[in-house]
Amino acid sequence: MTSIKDIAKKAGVSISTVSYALNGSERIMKETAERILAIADELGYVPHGAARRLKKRESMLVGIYLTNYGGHFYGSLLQGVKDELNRRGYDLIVCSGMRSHRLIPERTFDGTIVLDSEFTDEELLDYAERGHKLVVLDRELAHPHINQVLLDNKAGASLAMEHLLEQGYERIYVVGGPEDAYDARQRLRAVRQVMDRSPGTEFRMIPGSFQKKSGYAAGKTIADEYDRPSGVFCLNDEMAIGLYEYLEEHTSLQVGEHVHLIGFDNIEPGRYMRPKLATIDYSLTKWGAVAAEQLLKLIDGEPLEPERVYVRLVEGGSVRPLPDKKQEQPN
Amino acid sequence: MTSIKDIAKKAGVSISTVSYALNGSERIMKETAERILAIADELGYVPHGAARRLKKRESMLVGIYLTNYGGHFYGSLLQGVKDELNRRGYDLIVCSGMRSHRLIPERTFDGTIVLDSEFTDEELLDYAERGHKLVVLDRELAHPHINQVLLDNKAGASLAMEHLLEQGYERIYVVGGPEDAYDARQRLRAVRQVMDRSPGTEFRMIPGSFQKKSGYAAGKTIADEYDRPSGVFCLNDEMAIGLYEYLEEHTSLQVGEHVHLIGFDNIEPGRYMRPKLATIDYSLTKWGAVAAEQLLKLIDGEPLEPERVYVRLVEGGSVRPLPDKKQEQPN
DNA sequence: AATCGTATTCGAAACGTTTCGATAAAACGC
DNA sequence: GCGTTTTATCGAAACGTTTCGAATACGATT
Repeated sequence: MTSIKDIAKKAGVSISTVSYALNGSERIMKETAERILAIADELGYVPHGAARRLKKRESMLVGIYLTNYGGHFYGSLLQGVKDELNRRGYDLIVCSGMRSHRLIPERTFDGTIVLDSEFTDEELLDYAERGHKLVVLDRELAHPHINQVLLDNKAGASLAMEHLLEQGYERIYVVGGPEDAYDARQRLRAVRQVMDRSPGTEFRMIPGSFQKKSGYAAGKTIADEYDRPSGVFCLNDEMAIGLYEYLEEHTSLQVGEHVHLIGFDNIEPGRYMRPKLATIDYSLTKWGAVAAEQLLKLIDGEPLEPERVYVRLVEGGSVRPLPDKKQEQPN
Repeated sequence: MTSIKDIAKKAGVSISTVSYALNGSERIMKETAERILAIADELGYVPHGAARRLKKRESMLVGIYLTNYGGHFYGSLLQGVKDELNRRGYDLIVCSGMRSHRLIPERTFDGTIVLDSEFTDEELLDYAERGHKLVVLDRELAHPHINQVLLDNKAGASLAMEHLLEQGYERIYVVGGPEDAYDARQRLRAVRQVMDRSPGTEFRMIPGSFQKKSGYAAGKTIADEYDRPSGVFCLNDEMAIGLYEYLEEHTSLQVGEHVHLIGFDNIEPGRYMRPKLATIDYSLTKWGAVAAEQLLKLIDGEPLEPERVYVRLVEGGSVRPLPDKKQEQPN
């Protein structure tokens, strides 16, 4: 491979001169610089990343960790992060899995975004303690090197519950999420608050894991004890889709008719469901962009202002008013 | 940050001894090694990635480039690649966008998998010429440092077309893909072959871009000239879903009744469409695993056997026989 | 006691950059 | 034509590792 030395030899100058020329320093004469650039080009020179990173102690690389690559979740989030980073000269690197955690303490990135429950809080605090800059999207963590950009889970869950309540069902099911997941806990807390102030309605909790199959299982539970139209709030869309699938495959219950279903996340497949899945939407792209922005501030040592990402209700045919209630309360 | 030097000082040995100890060399005494390891641990030592890569001239990192992070396409592919790589001690790094192409000639990875039309053939050949090892998933490229793992696009497209033909429609639309995309060209070639040997049927080509919106536009074309039940083969599912959406939103034409739709890729949202989207399936996970395996062989300098990934038809309610034809040809 | 072999440790060079401080050469003021 | 400043280039050290060849120590062999 051609290195800076080869260029120096061919141009008859020292390697430091080449380095300055390559980096566009003012110190060296314009003509010399041009000659060097030309030779570098001719030789197809590209600097050795590791060497440069070792010396400069920065990589212009940002890592992002996700629990898994699957799901419909991540595409636009990543896009948001990447666009913002590129604008500032950084590149994004996507990682998944415990194995690759090592890249962080090995100082591969200048900073890291985490949306990955495989990290423990301790682990992240340890990296921060070593000086690594982090933005976390799935937990709250107090450390000068960590910032968080959190979704307004509580507002979203309240929105969803209230939407169901407005339709007038007598029973509402809530399909939960993993107990250790921050967003699940937040959503659930809001759910409980809404429950507490709505005494007339019967609420039932069904455990869930945020995965499609747990929604599927919840579908069975609900179908088995079905006796009248009910509302169902799945703490994410993935489970709502699983639930829909169960009803479709094994029962004659209609979503939007017998079972009124709302999810959370507004993932794409929900939009193709028929009837369309009601859900809570937030801009993943924006979430990503804000996360990137915060991380760059952290890297530059700028003061950080914690950020929050807002949510909104998206109605869909999967939740419809009870016909009789509609008559009773025409507004 | 704590380096090997700090350990050496604390342990009262030379840095080379520390290095050997850390790497588990036989050369050094067991007790010394243990003492060094303990100190390293106590100091929270993690080797500096860039330094190590510079010296060792290998990174144990594999890059994969995708055109974009979105779509439903990539999740299981990435999973397949990652699992296979991890098994062999490598880590996977996902990249997207021109900007990050630089990571390849900068020698960040030991090898790279490409499924990204933003690379030109020349660019890839240039990297190969520099000694970089590549596996390409979206083109054919002859070079000793490049291997390809190709999908059997032709077989898939034939399967799709024949499935439509068997149902007995008099007209079949084909929604195309980008002209410069290898897979689109392959699929189209097979389509043409099937057309040529099926003279009784009327075929119409509609241009497409592999993106949802072009399917949507094709939906309009088809609806505008609708006069009898027709088959439609969209060269990928994404477009098929767009087409479905158009019909749903703007017409009373029913998929599986008036318009008989088949796609290609078996992406997840197609499975939630109602009626379910008929499509061509292949194991993305396996495709990824094979690609990873081939790349590792390339890195190890093992002889490579070109690989191919097979496809199968997945039937769905979006394609149904014509009722009268069914009577005519009961088998 | 001199030699050898083996086991353990060490010193130094190297990987490919960047960058500080020095040097040499040219331009300036007087 | 002498000091002084400016401009362009260079040498060398450093970043944190790995690894080759050498050095040391020590017991065993003669």
